[in-house]
Amino acid sequence: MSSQIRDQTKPERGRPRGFEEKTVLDGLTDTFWRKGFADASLDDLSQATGAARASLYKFYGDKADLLVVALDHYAERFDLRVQAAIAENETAREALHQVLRASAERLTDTAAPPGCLRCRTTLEMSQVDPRIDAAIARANHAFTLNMARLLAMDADLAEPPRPLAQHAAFLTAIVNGMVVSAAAGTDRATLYAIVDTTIGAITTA
Amino acid sequence: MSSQIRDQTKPERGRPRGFEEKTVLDGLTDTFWRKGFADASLDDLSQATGAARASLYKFYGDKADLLVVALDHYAERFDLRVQAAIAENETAREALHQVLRASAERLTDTAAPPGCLRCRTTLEMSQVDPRIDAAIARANHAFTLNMARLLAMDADLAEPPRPLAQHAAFLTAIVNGMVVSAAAGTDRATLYAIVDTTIGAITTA
DNA sequence: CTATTTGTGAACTCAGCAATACATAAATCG
DNA sequence: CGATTTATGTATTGCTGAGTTCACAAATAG
Repeated sequence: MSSQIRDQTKPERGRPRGFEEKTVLDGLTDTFWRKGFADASLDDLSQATGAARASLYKFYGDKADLLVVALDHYAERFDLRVQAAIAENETAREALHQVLRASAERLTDTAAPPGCLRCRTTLEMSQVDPRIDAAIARANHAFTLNMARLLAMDADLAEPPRPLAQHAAFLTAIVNGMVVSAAAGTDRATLYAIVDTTIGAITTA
Repeated sequence: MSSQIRDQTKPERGRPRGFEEKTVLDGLTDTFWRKGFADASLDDLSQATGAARASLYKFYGDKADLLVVALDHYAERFDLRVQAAIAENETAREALHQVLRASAERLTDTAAPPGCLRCRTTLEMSQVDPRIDAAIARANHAFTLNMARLLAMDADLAEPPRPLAQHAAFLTAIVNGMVVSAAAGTDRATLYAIVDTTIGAITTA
């Protein structure tokens, strides 16, 4: 099933592993993010993770399983960013501003992988493999839930149940769209303007 | 360079073609749309277009050229829909509503190919081939230009030069985002609500 | 009818890749 | 040390696909 990572507090029998789990997770995520599922070969993944091909199969499963691991890891990292924004800001507007502007910045950072693993995988891999479909659903559901958590910081934005869910869906859509627009060449200033329009639409509506 | 389609008004020498150009364009578009570049084989494309593999190479070029043809055709079809919306409506708000709701409907129509060829190709194929990059840029630029044309129907939405360009970019982003959201499972009613929020944001800001 | 032009179908080449099998390396245990 | 356990590196298998080649099909021109 899921990766079988043994307890490493005490020394164990057998040959020790030549990879670290964090490196594997980051390597899988980065490689699928940059290349997509079809163009990421197992050699690419092995090199990026520092784990031998045989080890990837043994501990994580086949290529589809590796994508699932990467997507889950990617979504988890976003969870942490949202949790930080909630902790660091007083209002929903401020926290949203921080998260959306950070996305705009990353999407126009030439050093970062372009686009978004979640969006790319959603468009590219829906209806291909049930395991991947489940991971896509998890990642997108978690994203919208994070948007809802940000909105829920302010009581006046969180009139349950309708408006909050609708606003969360709207925010999800605009971030998804900024991903595509950025990949199409939209510059950072324009993305900032989109963020401002978006937050204005949420907080006045 | 571009496809060399001979004049067919008069009978010509040689064996006649076994395919029609419109069928080729629609077949290429539909196949790349459903399968993406990597997973659409030349056998798939040949079958969908009714043109032999050798004919595809002879008249259109290699696989990347075929994707360019499909993307251009896809963008052109959207141009026509926008032109129709402009002709059939009095105000920008009404025309936008028609175009965006039609997108929401198509994105949740199980009979239609899921997603959007332009968005998928933008995320999937950027920085792979210069010919494809050029076609991606054309398609996305044309899309935003169409949004600007819709906005320009009302003088009060078209205060040049800043707001119109920014609003067009915002509209482009929200449609791009609806594509991803729909692929992730967002239902039609929610997409409609996103459309309403979007048009509200444009016309009050 | 013969030559010429043009499009087609099928076979071939060459490469890349996912997945597996298995021998070997590297550690601990007794 | 010798046995055992665990991870790795490599070779192999089997498949798929892009792009090309070429003989043949199907039309017209003279």
